[in-house]
Amino acid sequence: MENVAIARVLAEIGDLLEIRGDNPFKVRAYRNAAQVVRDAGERVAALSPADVRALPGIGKDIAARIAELVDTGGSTFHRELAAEFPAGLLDVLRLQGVGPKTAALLYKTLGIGSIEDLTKALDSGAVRSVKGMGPGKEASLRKAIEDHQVFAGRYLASEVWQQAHALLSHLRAACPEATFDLVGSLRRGAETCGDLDVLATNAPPAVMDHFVSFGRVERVLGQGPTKSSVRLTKGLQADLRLVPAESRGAALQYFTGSKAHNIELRDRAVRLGLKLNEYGLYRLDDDTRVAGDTEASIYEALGLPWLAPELREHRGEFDAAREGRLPTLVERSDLRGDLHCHTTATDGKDTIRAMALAARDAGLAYLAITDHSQALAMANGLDEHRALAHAAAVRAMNDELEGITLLAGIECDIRPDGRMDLADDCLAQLDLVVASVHSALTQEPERMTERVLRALECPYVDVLGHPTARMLLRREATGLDVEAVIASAARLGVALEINGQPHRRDLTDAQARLARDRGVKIVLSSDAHGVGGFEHLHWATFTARRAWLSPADILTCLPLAALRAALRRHRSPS
DNA sequence: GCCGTTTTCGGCCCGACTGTTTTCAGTCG
Repeated sequence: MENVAIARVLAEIGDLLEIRGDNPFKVRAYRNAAQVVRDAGERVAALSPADVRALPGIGKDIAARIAELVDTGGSTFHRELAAEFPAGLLDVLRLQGVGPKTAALLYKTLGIGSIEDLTKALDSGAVRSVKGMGPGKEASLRKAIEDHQVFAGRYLASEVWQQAHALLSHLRAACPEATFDLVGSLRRGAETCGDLDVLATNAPPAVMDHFVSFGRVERVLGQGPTKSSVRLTKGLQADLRLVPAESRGAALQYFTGSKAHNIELRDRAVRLGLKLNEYGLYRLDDDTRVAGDTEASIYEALGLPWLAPELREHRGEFDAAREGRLPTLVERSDLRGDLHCHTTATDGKDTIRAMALAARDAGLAYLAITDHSQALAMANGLDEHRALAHAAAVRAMNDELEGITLLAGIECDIRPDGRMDLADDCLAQLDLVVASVHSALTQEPERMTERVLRALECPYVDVLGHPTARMLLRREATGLDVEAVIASAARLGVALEINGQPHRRDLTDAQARLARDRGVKIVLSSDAHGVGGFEHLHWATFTARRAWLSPADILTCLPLAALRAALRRHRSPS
């Protein structure tokens, strides 16, 4: 059983307990545990009972639930809870503005057990008859149902980034003296965002009017003097918070999250006799303000160094800070090269030369041209003959270029049986081989794992590209046993890619962190299919930082000569 | 249900906005 599947059951137990009106801290315990399991780099199902028990937030009871899940594929407790309520009630709970109290009230008074039931009850006027439900609540329920049908609820970070910058331009034009900061999951470099959070300081009260009058606002969800929410076109929710200038640091900290990080931080404040909110850090006894102008001042007052937003996921950053082993995180400017891009030879939009110049403009010193191999016929993939001719063209281009060096590589398909798509003697003549899976993605997990492990045995494979082949919000990862692949890559000296295409981000942060911990080198790649594609390296960098990676963990931070020597094909066999 | 440099019992983060309320509960982030 995969971590996401375990996490889903634990989270659902939390939801069901909440509807039942159980102890809210118990609810939180299950949700915490779900998050911890989801974020675990290793397969929790493969851990020993003691190791499961050692995960933070997982005690005796939840460890037993997990053990039952792993052993039997189900949970008695979960089944018993689920039997108390109609399955569709959880959908009702997830509607905007509906919490456990409302869901339970609707169920108990009107027998509403699904969104369909709720729609009928709204139409018949039954909802209005319930005490505590007025016309306003009725209207908000209708809107929530409408939204639920239209919007899946998560957005690719790159899309949110675009919306964010359009919004910031609008706000900055309206309030030039004010400061606006992007906060929330976008600042933490997450893969997807549920909403867009913006912080304003030094802004006049009218900033809220400017915010709700932004051209892309579809509906105003709420407007107050310090907090407003709107729904933008395409459904994305945006929130603006206004705080006094002296609270900017506190508010940055507070609204950047993550929630789990903040809870721990505030708990830490309380233990020190302090109170932390979005306005500052205060002494509990006399309300004296201790810090808040800057984020660093708050962390410092709590005995911590400033923590990069990407680390604020409550995945060990507090322990690491205490023990003085926080990583020096990689930055985009540390990247010296890119080992994965495409040209017009296959499905890229631009020529070898154009890609080279764009890479140089992006601050890179080397670029591997890695067009597709023949199996990807749709993309006009290269056979051995064309691959070698293309390599010759790439190498010839080096004579014309200054300031950047091209490597002649290939993104070679891993066939369904694990054989490479091109012959060994062809692969041997190239500077670099990225091996990737593009087809037969629905293979059984065992078969997929055998397939990739076999490919890694090919001595000319230097990098495994987008290892899990997932597409964010579109396609689940393959059933690949990532831990097995990491073990094999470590043994053979194959590097694993963090693909920076915004819908890939593959490996994930947790997987990349585990790979590094197991001695595998990481490559950050753009997988650019055009001159604009080198922007993807920003997303790869976000994932690497969320994986706690330093430049020393990343091959593409090496200068060219060292990079060449570090490739698997040039390493002495161990 | 979890957890402990003050704790193995008694805590568990904090504030803004909405709707239906005459002083607050529910929801959200």
